[in-house]
Amino acid sequence: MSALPVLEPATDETCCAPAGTPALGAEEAKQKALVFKALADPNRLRLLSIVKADASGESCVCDLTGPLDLGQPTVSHHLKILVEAGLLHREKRGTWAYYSLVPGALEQTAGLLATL
Amino acid sequence: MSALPVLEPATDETCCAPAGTPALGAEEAKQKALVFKALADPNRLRLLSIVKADASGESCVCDLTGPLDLGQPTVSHHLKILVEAGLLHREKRGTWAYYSLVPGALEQTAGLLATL
DNA sequence: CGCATACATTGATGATTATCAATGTTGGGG
DNA sequence: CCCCAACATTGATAATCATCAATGTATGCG
Repeated sequence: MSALPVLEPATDETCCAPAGTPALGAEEAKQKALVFKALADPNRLRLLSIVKADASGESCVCDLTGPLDLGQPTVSHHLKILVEAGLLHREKRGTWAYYSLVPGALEQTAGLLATL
Repeated sequence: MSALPVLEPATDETCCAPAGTPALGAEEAKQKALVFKALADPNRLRLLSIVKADASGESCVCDLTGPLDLGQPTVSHHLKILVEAGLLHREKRGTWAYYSLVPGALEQTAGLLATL
């Protein structure tokens, strides 16, 4: 597994789409599908939701294993997928790992649908 | 497989979200994940793209098996998934089956991300 | 140093899923 | 009525994925 930024950091594809987009190439489709794959699981959607709903804007793993009826390793696995998709950001402080939404990532993902 | 409308027809959940959405329930998450599951495949993204790009607004299966390097049964299978997700509409005229984007479906799906 | 806590990684297993070959179905033409 | 064309469905298979138990790693505390 390469730690590649599936969702482009700042070089937004969004603003420069060649207007008359003919269709979707095989490679682009593969990249875009990776983001939707990350969203294609109920538990991952709930993880995103919980992180987003948190007042502090970030949550540690221990806050996430409770609401979801899942073991800690499974939650870590889902979080990793969301990070690799560019949707979540991980920051380790002390013993805890804090996860937060990548700013604009959800909006950018919504934009992917418009540029199909 | 039940022929259920995953993407709600008109009774939009969107307009009535209780403002301070606490988190995402297990059942809601499951429903929303179904739509993203349909988008989580490169070939299905390309199918949507081709249908969208077509000037007439609709495409028959024979127009879709070429660009994608897939057999006809596989394409039919993917199209069925997209229809069941509420993203595509199927209309049979004569021997041909025409697929078109469900109006507003992509925008509504984008809205799902905002209401996480 | 030694131990406990918080989290990640590994390995294994059962469940989905994507794909194809073969077959079924329906509609139009001769 | 028979055949062909367009598409759908079925059944089988290989690959992917979600989950858990067990283990590894690093950090803070005494």
